[in-house]
Amino acid sequence: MKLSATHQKFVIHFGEMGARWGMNRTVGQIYAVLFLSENPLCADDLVTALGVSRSNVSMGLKELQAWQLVRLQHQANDRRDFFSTPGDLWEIVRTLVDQRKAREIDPTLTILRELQLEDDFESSSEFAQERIQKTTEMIELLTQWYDEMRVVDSKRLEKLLKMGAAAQKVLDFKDKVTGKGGNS
Amino acid sequence: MKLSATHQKFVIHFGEMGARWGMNRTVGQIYAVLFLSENPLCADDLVTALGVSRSNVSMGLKELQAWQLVRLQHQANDRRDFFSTPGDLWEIVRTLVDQRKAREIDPTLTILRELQLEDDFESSSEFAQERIQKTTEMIELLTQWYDEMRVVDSKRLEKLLKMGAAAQKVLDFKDKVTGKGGNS
DNA sequence: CGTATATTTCAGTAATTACTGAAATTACAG
DNA sequence: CTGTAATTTCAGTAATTACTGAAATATACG
Repeated sequence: MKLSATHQKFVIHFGEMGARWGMNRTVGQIYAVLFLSENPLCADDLVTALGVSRSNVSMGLKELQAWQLVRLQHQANDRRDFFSTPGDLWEIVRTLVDQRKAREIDPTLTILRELQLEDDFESSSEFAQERIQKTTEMIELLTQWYDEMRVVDSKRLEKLLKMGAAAQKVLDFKDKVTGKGGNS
Repeated sequence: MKLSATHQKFVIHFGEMGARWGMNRTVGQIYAVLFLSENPLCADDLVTALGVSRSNVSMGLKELQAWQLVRLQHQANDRRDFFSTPGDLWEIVRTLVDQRKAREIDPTLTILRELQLEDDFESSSEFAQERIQKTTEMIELLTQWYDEMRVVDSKRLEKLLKMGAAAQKVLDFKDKVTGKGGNS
């Protein structure tokens, strides 16, 4: 489990990125090593690949499992735990977005809704009330959109993304026909 | 600048969220106070609202300016700096995504492209090479899509989001007509 | 200029987060 | 059961990040 120069750079970069994504450097690096490995790896493989303590790897793997970003599996006649990442990149993105949504967006939506139900909400300024309400609506719209998109299968999702601009042209056309102005 | 109970909760929540988004608690809280305020506020308003040091507010505001999330402006006969947040929520989301893209996605794309150009790239496993290449392609597709979407004005963007599922139906229809299978 | 007010910088410290090694626990083969 | 290998837990420590107060710098006005 010695890493090539390419591997090294990839791993270091994802370590830095992992730190920005609510994990930490080691977690990001563990993920990067698993991501580039064709075969599932065990904890000691990661210890030698990254040069961190066994316990650190253990905690990192636990966190990656909590994020559902790695899969635990076993091999015949071996009682060690082996880990791998999904092969479908879109599945990975979906998991990442799901998790961040669950950790950041959903709690925010909960708080915003609670605020609006509380007695003293009315005693806030009109301005603040409206901002809170509009923010709630926007987040609801975005999450609804995402909930629709997340069930689209990978091939089709790629098509939809490529359609991006084309979809807007449908609206342009509809506006023209119905006589509604193009710009708000 | 004393905050109501609703304000308090909102501010505390965005402090916690700010910490997850590469800022820190104080930065998130400063932003939350500005976001709910109808009028621009000066640094000392934020000091009293949040009970943190003047220098902390100064640093927080500087970071928010680096993120382009707040706007500095002046008032007549007052040489203090006043700050406010944009009124259009979609503009705020756009700024947030732009910034995170610039800080996370773009550098990642740069690294991935560099890796593929380097001499020893070929000496990585076929598997790793392909993963790196596919990852690059996916990120490119996503950023292209976003680049198209980010210039759509707010009203229209809402329409497009609501279209989400409808857009897929266009593909369903096309597949049916052209005889291509629905699932990949 | 000089003075008053506003803002920034920065060294020191506080608080938080990450990591390690040793001990405890779990899982299983004999 | 007993012994061995694998994993987890956790208290202590290292490293990082956030915050403060004091000093320095900048800005505007007479």
